[in-house]
Amino acid sequence: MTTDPATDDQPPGIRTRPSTVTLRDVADAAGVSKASASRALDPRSQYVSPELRARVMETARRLGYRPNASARATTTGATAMVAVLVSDIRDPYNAEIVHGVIEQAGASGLVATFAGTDHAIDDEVRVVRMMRSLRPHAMILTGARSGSTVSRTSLEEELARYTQEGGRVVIAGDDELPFDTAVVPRRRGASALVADLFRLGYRSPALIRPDHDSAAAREWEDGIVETARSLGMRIEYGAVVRAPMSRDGGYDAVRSLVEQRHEGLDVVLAATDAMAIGAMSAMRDAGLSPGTEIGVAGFDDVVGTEDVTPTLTSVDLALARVGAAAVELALTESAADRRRVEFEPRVILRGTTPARHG
Amino acid sequence: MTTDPATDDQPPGIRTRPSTVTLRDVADAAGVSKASASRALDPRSQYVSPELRARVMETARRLGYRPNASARATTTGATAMVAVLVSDIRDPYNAEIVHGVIEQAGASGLVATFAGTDHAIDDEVRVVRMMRSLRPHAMILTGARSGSTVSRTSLEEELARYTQEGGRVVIAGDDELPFDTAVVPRRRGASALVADLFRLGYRSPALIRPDHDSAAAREWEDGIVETARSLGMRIEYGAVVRAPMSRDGGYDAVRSLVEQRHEGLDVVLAATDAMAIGAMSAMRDAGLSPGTEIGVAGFDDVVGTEDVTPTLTSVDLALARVGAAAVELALTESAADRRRVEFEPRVILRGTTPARHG
DNA sequence: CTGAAAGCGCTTACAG
DNA sequence: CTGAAAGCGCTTACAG
Repeated sequence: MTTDPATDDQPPGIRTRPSTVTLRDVADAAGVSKASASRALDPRSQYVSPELRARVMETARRLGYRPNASARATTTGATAMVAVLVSDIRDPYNAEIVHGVIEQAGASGLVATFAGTDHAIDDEVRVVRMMRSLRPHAMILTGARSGSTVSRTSLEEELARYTQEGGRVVIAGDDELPFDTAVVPRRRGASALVADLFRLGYRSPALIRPDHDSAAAREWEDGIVETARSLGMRIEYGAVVRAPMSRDGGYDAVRSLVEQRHEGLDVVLAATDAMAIGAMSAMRDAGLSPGTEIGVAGFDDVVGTEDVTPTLTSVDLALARVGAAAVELALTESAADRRRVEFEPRVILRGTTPARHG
Repeated sequence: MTTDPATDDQPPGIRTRPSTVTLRDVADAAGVSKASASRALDPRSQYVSPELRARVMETARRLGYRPNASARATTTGATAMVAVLVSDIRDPYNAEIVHGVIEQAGASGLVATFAGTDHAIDDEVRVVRMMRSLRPHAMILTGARSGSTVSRTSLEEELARYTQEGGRVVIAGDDELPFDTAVVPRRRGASALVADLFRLGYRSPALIRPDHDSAAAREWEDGIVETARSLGMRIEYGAVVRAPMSRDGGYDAVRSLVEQRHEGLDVVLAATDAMAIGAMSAMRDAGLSPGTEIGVAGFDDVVGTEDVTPTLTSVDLALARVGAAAVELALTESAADRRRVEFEPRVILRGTTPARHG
């Protein structure tokens, strides 16, 4: 049992990944120093002879060299990465924002990293902690969050730690946390919707709002109610129903509205498209024909608004642009003041809200 | 203009991020060596006195220390990261798979990184190149891809480079590329659907399939056709319509079927739920009542199958589990042979396919 | 059980 | 314009 002396020569050291080509390899193959190779491969580097640069680039290409992002990050201290916290990617609302983030990140040469967060703040704290290890250039927080005040405090602490390290925090969504934010124009969208409906002749809305108390729900409701009031529209007592934020929630909400037998109610506004679609089903089941007998409008315009009959009026919140804007906020220098970007929402009037007589 | 001698002492070196706490800081604050601090923080490390470990952990907590993942990756050569390539996250089909990936990655202590790929192989090649820099533990490819043979070859080359570096490639979706794959059970699902419909009394199906030639579309069609034939069902000439993979595609397909006036057609099968929902609309517009007069079934069960009237029969492909399984394949040792995981799809019979007389 | 030292793959002043 | 050297923040044999 003797050891083969030939293998004894190999330095022990850490085992690296099998046959990864490194800068060293490229430099050797091109017959230059590592320093020169590094400069030749950096497009921003000035002092490289064209000849040397060409040779190194060609060698790198031939060997299939890809710089090690981790090594680069540990020397420069910077990562070309944004970390995105999403509650549930299956929610088309989130998916739309995330799509904007991915596109814009790609266009800006950044990698987007994701982690799920279960909607709960405690979970977000955990994820922020984990993500901090990656030293991302920025963290983008998406979606609604719910949790106790103490949870909220520890989230803010954890984010503060991150910003002290030089990280940037950007919110894509509701205007809840004290950071630069790309705002989803909910309030403005709700307001514009009501104004348009008024113009079409609607006068007495009922509201179906989510039964949890999120900033998003509040903004939607506020936008509706304020504009309705200012236009002299009547919101009857009991015409604001709380329900789970789902198709079935919308369905049940309309059933309870029907039982109450409101006088003169002419349009039902739901906080999401899914709820509105459920509401339409309930109307049909109650013998009411959505659109002709009573107006219906959803919100967000991400679910199948075109797939129901009649097609559903909704509000396009430009969510992909919100996601893209969040990335841009992360990339541009942060001002002393908190920044806020908001796009114009677009009301899309469809079959469920025909013009009203009179 | 004299330089302040006091500042002259500072080592020039690279500027690191403002006030990040490093292992060095923790070690100093705890009065131990970096080596000991490192070991104390590594739960798998054996030879640490409980006393020292406790002290270091407490210090780390107090300072808000988070290990630098890049530095760790450059020393160990391994990253706790999976890179996911998705074509379009807004597609609920993809979102469902990605959801499974994120969940399972989180549970396994991995970070999931995403990049979008525009469906085109050329773009995938670009993204794989970019992602290689991150040295992720694995790359997970999702969704359909289209492109020339030469594009496909360069994709395979780029992936080969990656595997030579020790990376793992896993496919979540269609059985197209020669790597470990978590299969979306399309063919099996299509087959089970037809069998169930046969049992309900349906005998003469029409097919609406996507007008592009993807592996997914092919598998669906093959599953349908084979099973139908083997059961003695009749698929009429011209009863297979190609259409864009969208609601409107489904709508138009049914119009053309109606024009052809097929005899005895008793059920329309669409390759996606969205197409099926469009098909239902077209039936109504043609004076046919979906469900009662003619059966309809979608596929995937991710869009609003419950939101139409009658509710839409579809097939649940367990997509989140497919995503999770892809992560698991990435984590377990790869066998010599290519591995393949496939779950049982679930046919969900709803209102659009009532039992047929006789 | 603990510490000093070497090394991971890069980048960037600093001298030529 | 180019190369030798130092340094980024870690981890892990190697000696005590």
